[in-house]
Amino acid sequence: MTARRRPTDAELAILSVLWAQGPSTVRQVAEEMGREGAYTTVLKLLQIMTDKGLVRRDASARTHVYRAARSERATQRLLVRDLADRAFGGSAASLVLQALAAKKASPEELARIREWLAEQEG
Amino acid sequence: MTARRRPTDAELAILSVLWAQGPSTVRQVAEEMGREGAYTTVLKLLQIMTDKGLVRRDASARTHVYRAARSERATQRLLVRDLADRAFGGSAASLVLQALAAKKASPEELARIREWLAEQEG
DNA sequence: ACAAATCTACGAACGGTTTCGTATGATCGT
DNA sequence: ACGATCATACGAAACCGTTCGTAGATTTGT
Repeated sequence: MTARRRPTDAELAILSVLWAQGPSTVRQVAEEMGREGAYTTVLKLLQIMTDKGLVRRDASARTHVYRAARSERATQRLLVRDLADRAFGGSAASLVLQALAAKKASPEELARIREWLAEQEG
Repeated sequence: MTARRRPTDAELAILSVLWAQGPSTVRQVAEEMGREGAYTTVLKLLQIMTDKGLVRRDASARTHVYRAARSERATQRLLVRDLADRAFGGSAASLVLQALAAKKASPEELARIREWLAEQEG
């Protein structure tokens, strides 16, 4: 196994809510997404995600509580690596340069990048 | 219009070949991808991509020649922005930091990043 | 106790992506 | 001229992601 695939768009949207809010019910997720009308859609998605192992479900109470199975950081890494593979010839550094070109960074971010540079030289 | 969607996985794989090799025939693309057996699949994809405007086709000769409609850089930017929106709360800088953590860079890439840093400080 | 509200489960439909088989026409080698 | 080869076109199947309707069970409020 461990043939880990990236989450789909809808799945990622749900994961974002779970990361931001912590363990949540279907209703809480749907509300936060502004999809109250699509309650069963969110439910179905969460059921599928449970099957896929993307979320874990606490079914001890009648109203189930879901939480993300993997951390936001780990998932972000997966996605970055995936994008690097698909569109940057496998080079995350090349992806970084492209992202840098597109954006001005805050002083704090600059500092972080400087730190990282120093580490790389060591 | 201009509701630009990101290329699908198969489309991106084909675009990668076109960017690397320049204008190519179906056969050249299929060979480079190691999909010689799936010739008509590649053909069909290229036809669809032509309809979508992802590639341009020179049909003046019997054997058509395809080229990417958008540059690799422009597409990479689109994809980075898309990923930033979907998984990094819209922050490209945050994506950068995550990418840095995931990967070691070549000396050349390090130099580029240093350059960029210098620019940001100026 | 009963009706309304709330929850999970699940099937089915829809749209988009990807693959492949086949039809048809042009070109090449002999 | 003719068969083999190579090209495009296109339909249809297989698959996946997403949405929604409905059923059935549980809880809540009166």
